[in-house]
Amino acid sequence: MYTFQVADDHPLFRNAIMEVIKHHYPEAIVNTSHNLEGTIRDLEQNPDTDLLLLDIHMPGSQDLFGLIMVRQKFPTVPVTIISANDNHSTINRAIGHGACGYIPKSCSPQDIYQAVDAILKGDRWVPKDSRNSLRPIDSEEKDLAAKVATLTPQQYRVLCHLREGWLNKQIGYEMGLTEATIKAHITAIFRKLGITNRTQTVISLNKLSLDDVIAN
Amino acid sequence: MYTFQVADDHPLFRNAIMEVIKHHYPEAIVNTSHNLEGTIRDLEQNPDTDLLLLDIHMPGSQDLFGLIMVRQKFPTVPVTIISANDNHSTINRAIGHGACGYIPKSCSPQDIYQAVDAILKGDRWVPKDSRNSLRPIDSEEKDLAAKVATLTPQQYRVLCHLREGWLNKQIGYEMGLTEATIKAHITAIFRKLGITNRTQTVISLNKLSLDDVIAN
DNA sequence: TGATTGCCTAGACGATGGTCTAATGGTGTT
DNA sequence: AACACCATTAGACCATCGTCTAGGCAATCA
Repeated sequence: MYTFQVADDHPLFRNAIMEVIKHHYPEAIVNTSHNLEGTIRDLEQNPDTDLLLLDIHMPGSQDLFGLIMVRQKFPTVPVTIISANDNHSTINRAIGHGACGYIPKSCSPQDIYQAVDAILKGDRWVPKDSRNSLRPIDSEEKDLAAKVATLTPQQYRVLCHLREGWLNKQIGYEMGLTEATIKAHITAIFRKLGITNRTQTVISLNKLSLDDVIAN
Repeated sequence: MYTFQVADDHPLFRNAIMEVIKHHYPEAIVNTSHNLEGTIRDLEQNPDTDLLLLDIHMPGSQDLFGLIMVRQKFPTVPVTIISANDNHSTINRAIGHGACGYIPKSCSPQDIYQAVDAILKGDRWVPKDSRNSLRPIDSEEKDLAAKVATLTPQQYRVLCHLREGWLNKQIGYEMGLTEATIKAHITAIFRKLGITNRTQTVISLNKLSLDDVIAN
C-alpha cells in the first residue's frame, strides 16, 4: 500500500493527478499540499512517503528551490516534478538536482500512470523526447544548490523576499520581526552562500532559475 | 556595392564570416569590431551600412542588450544575430527585439550566404527549425527593452557594472569617476526604468537575459 | 549672441544595508 | 542534570545606497 504526496497549488490539476492515482492504486494514501511549507510539514509526518509529485511552481517553491530543499530534507523520498514547462534543459536540470521523474502537464493519464509506476519500481521517467538528452548539470550550479540547501527555514523565507527586491524593513513587517533580525538572517545567508551583498545574491540565485513559460 | 559590419569578439569566427562575404560580394566593404562600443562607433561613421552581423555575446553586449541598443541608435540598419545558442526561444526573442535574421554558429557557409542574401533583399532569415515557431514577444519584455534603450552611454556602462554586483565605489574606481557621480547616474537609471533600488534592477533586467550555452 | 536642452559631474544628507556582539530558548548528548 | 550546539532574536555601530541640489560643458535653436 503506497503513500503519495501531491503538491500542486492548482486544484484542478491536483485532482486530476489524484484521480489517476486512486484509479490505479485504490488503497493508496494520498496527501495533498499547495505550497512548499505544507509539503515539508506533510513529509515530516509521513517520512515513508513512496512518491512526491511536486509542481515546480508553487508558493515558496520557485524554479528549482522547492526540489532542492525537499531533496535535502528528505533524501529517501523519490520526487517527480510536475510542470507546464517541457523544455529540454529544464527537464535535464530537474533530474540533475535529484528528481526521479519529470511529468509535463500535457501528459495523458496513461503517461502519468506509466511515469508513477516506473518511479515506484525505482526507475527514472522523463518524456520520450528528452530521454536521450540527459547530461550531468554544471558543477557550479550544483555547488550553489548545495549551499542553498543548508539554509534554515527562516533563512530561506527571508531569502525569498530578498529575491523579490524587498527592503529589510518590508521583510520584517511581513514576517512580524524586527529589521535587525532580518539583517542578522541576511548576514547568515551571505556567509552560507559565500556572497557579500544582496545584489550579488540575486545575481547568483538567478543561475538556479528556469525559463518562464506561459501558464496553461 | 554593399557595406557590412561584422561584430564578433572571436577572431576565428569573424574571419570565417568575412570569407563568406568576400567570396560572394568581392567588392563589399567589410568593417569589423569586437565589442559593442566599437560597433556603435563604426556604425556612426557608416550610417548606410547594409547589414550588421552581431554576435550576441560580446564585451558590453550580454544577452539582448547589444541588439536593443543598436536597434535604438540605428533603426534603419538591418541586424542579424550570430550566436552559438540555437534555442527556439532565444531566436524568437531576438527577432522580437528587431533582428532581421538569426544565424547559429553551426550553420554552413552556404546557409550563411543564404541568410545574408535574404536579408539584403529585405527578407527575414532564421534556421529552418524555427521558421514556424516565431511569435510576438511578451509586451512587458518589450516595454523594458524600450526603457533600457533610453539610457545614455554612460548610464549603460554603469548599469553593466551594477548588474555584475559591484559597489558604487568600485564602479567609480573602474570608470575613473567619483562615487557621487555613480550614484547620480544610478538614480537616473532607476527613474528611467521605473525602479527604486539596485536589487530590483538586477531582478528586472534578468528578464532580458537568455539561457547560457556552453561556448563552442 | 543669448537661451535652452541634455549629459556628465559631484557634494551634502538622510535612508538603508551589513557586521559584531550577545541573549534566549529548544534539542540532543553524556 | 549539565552540557554543548544551533536557530532565532535584537541592539549598536559603521558602510553603503539613493535623493536632492547644483555647476560645467557641448550642441541646438531662436
